[in-house]
Amino acid sequence: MEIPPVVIERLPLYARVLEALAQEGREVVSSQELGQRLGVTPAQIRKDLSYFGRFGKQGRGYNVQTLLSALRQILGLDRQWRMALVGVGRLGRAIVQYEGFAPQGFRIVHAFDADPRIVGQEVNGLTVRDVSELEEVLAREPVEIGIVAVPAVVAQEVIDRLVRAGVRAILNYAPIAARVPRGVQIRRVDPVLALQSMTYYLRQVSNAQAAK
Amino acid sequence: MEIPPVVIERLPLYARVLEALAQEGREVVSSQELGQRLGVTPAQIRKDLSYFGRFGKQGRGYNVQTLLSALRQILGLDRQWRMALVGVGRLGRAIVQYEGFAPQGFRIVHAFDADPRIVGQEVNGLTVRDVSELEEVLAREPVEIGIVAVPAVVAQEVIDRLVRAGVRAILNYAPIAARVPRGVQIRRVDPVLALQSMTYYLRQVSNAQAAK
DNA sequence: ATCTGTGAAGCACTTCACAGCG
DNA sequence: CGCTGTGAAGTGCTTCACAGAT
Repeated sequence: MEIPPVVIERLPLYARVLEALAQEGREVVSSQELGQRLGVTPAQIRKDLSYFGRFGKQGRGYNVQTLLSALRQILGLDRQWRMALVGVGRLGRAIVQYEGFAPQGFRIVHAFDADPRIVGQEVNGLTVRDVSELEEVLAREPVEIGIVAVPAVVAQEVIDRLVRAGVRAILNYAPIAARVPRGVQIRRVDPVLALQSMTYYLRQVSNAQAAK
Repeated sequence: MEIPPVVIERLPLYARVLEALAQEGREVVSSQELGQRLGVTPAQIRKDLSYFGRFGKQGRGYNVQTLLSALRQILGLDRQWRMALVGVGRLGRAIVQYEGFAPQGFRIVHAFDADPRIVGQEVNGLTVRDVSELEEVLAREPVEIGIVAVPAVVAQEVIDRLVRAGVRAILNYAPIAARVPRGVQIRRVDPVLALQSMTYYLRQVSNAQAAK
């Protein structure tokens, strides 16, 4: 069965709330309550989960631990993922030092940069290598995921090289609409785009007020 | 006319590519070429733009400058937006120092933190204030947008305070599904969620190979 | 000859509403 | 009686396909 991409995007949210509930010691939760916590309709949660099986008990709801384990397994969060970072400038450095990846099983194991002043530096216990060694290093010690934090002009080229080196998923911090072959996953992290779509609605408000 | 939210989310992308084309000195561009650069169908671009007017010339395409100006005006990018950052830890510091906001007209004018060791520090020419002064400062010097980079446990509370202080748009870096009242815009910047939805597809590949 | 703008068709996602189980 | 799981209905978004402008 082909599962709608939007469903896959919501599962990590569900998992996150279930983790919080588990920590609170809750054993059971209804789609109603999950929905309330997430701002999603209960029907949507039930439908989403139904793509993967029957996890609930009628009249009761879902066992928090059971559902959490199921989601973690479905999403592949029950294992470690290795990542290679390309671009260790200001942004890249912040990414290496970000404490949010490791507890979720995502580990940066290589860091590359093109700037000779940065190559050789140690960042958070990781030695920055020259980006020219990318293919060689990834052949020896492969990773599943690439993180791109290089300037826009070279981002597409870096992404192409990562893909050719066998990386099947890319987290792209560069402000470009990168193209990847079918079968390769890519996600954009782009706060400026987020801001620019919000201002549309802010503008509307100003206009409505001006029209009064 | 009510414009589909997905359309609004794509407009900043169009604007970005048009900026690049303008810099290359291109005068005219077709929906076909725009689509190619963005990985979007030409029909979608034409349909999206048609919500706002008729910007193209049949047989020719779109004038790059004219369309760019129109989009900037529609999105409200033809003005400055003031932002307040809450949370000046490692992540917050990286946000203040990020050079990508200013050239797009987004300026951080206040920074708040709760940690007395951080309050009073100067970061990128900005003095960090105590978060208890948030309401007071925003009443005196309002901002349109709030940026939240605080720990998950306090994020919802901070967002509520920002909204009560008149902020109509929030960029949320905290890993929670925050709730805001109708009419307030919110966008999540959450690399971990992005990673966790990609691993679903990576897992599929491993499984397919294992099944051989 | 080329490329836009747009109704209409098609597809994807969400919500409804209720049978059925605990 | 409460809450799940799910076909069916409803909604929203995308793509088609072509008339019409240059």
